[in-house]
Amino acid sequence: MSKKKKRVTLRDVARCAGVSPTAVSFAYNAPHQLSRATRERILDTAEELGYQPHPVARTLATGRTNSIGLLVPTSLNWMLHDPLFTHFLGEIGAACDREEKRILLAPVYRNMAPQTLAMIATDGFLMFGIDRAHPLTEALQHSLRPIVLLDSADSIQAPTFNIDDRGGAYTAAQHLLKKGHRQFAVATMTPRQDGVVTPTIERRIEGFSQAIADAGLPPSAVQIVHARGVRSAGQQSFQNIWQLRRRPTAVFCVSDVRALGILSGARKAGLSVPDDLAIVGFGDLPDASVSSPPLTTIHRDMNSQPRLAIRTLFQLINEQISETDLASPHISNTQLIVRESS
Amino acid sequence: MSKKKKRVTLRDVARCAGVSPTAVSFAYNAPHQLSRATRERILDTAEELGYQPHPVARTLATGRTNSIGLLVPTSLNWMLHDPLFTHFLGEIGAACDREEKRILLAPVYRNMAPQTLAMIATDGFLMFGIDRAHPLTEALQHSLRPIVLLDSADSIQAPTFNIDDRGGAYTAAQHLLKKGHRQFAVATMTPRQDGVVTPTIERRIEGFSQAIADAGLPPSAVQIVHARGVRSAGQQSFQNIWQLRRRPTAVFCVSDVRALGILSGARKAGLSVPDDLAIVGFGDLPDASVSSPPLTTIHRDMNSQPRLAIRTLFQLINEQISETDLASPHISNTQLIVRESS
DNA sequence: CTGAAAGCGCTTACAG
DNA sequence: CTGAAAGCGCTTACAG
Repeated sequence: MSKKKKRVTLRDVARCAGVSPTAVSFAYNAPHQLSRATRERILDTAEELGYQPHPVARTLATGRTNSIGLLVPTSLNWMLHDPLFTHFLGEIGAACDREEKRILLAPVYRNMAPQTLAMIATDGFLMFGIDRAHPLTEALQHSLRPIVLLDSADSIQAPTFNIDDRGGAYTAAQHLLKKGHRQFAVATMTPRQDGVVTPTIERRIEGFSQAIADAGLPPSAVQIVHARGVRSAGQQSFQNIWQLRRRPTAVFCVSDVRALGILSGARKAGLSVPDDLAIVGFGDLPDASVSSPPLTTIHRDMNSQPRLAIRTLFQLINEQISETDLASPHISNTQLIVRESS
Repeated sequence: MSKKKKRVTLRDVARCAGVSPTAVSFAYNAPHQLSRATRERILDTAEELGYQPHPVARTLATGRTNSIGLLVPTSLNWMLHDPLFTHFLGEIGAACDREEKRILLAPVYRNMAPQTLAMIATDGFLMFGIDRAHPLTEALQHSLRPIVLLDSADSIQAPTFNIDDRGGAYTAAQHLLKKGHRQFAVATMTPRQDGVVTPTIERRIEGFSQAIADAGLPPSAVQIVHARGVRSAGQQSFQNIWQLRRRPTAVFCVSDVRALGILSGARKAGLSVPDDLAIVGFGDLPDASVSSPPLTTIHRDMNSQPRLAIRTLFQLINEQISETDLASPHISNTQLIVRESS
């Protein structure tokens, strides 16, 4: 009940059991080093005294926290609305369960002091969506602990697991070109004040635009349309697209949630998709295949990337591999899935 | 780059700067205790050497980890599909942001050794949905750190924040009785092997059944219908209900997600809701108001409960209040929201 | 304003 | 099989 009572230490147990502190430690960490009798006597007195090993002291002595830090680029609240993030979190959770590691969630806002990273007690870090302009990128390099990046800038000096955003978007454009489209919108999120955009989104837009350029069309063939919300902003996003002076016949969305929002916006406005407006998403979320009409999109394997990343992090922590083995980013394939929205 | 280089310690900085370790510590933790010149010299050498304070050592010395443990009763993956949990997680995240605390996620499976709890380095714990039969309940009492419970058994000796599950369900039953219904189904999750059920669900079923009994109806007026999935199992759940020998005219669902699943199952089967089957949910998720027809449900404030719980935990950690101030569970009100599904 | 010293509670070679 | 001793890297009265 009372949490004020003094903590029982290993030393207390040793004294009561009439053994050395070493023996008590062995009872937990190297049981076979002790005679059965001694071990049991120790464990019994420990239980009797209500001894609980102090995890922090153990960590200081061993150098292991048995936790990894999951650094998220914005508030947790915001991240939890991103189906990709929650999926990744679930995958990472499963991997940590198996390894008996814990996940420490830490948002890293842009205005946070770089040394904050050093104050987080974990064996390593997994970081989601960090761009090359992020104030933390430098701190990352100086970190004494391994860091693995997911969906981040490909120019950062750290093991990185990305997907082929450029190639996927390029394929999406080719698909639409082949269907005869010549005037496009790209639906994306409103960039931050400083003009920075999620690295994945940046690459997708680049890839799409590149394909259009490679097809010999002028830059004006692609109009970028911003919107604030994601899920909620479907109606508004659609309107913004539909009211463009040069009205596009096809829209490429930087994510499936955005595409689904615009799809429903378009249908509420009485349009026929894809006849009036073709829509292509990115990500191939489960919802993408059950919308009406089902969404043409760029498929990515949602499992292999986070699994690979977390496994790599564990290997780095255990020093089974070294960072120099991972100099260039690992890039997972993407694949065009043609459904009925295009 | 190389993470193998020896760690720079506070002692190293002290030596290089020609001061005592105390002074270096002060430079970070009590800057005004140092002359400006000394402080700056220390900070400069620290930066030059690439010194990073060791968070674990600091924790051992101060007794503060600046993190709280969020103990989840099943796999993270499973929890992330529960909109209530993700919402709570977002709220808790926001509170932790403000206090500069981190969240450590730790699933506590039923088969886990009780001492595992002691091995998790946090300043306190927040625990979600723990039932009185949970093997951890005893370990919770012996914990040296504060623990706050959410949506848990009301018989556990720890500060608890629940909602009025019984009362809410009771009201739901009264509502249906008033509408003239006499034969009911209760749709709930399949209990575990050992018969244990989520505490909230248990209370909701009790409350509902109690109201039916108080109305003078026989126990046979309420038929419990189990289903495995939640979101996905709508169709199947509906079939199970519809195929009961004594077919109910109304179904009370222990959660909104379940209710929405059954609602869509019923409509796919060509039924009219509420004429053929009345449906009442529990929770009043955002989705409940936009289904067709909109769902009659029991409203709960999704924000106040987690906010109160986390604030209380912080107060316990800071010893601003004591556990004895929180002997009996805090119970938030619920409220019947009549929409068109009943 | 600054320093010497004890302490936080464990682990782990090392020696026997 | 068991113990004495040093060490993990910091903080914080205490004394000056």
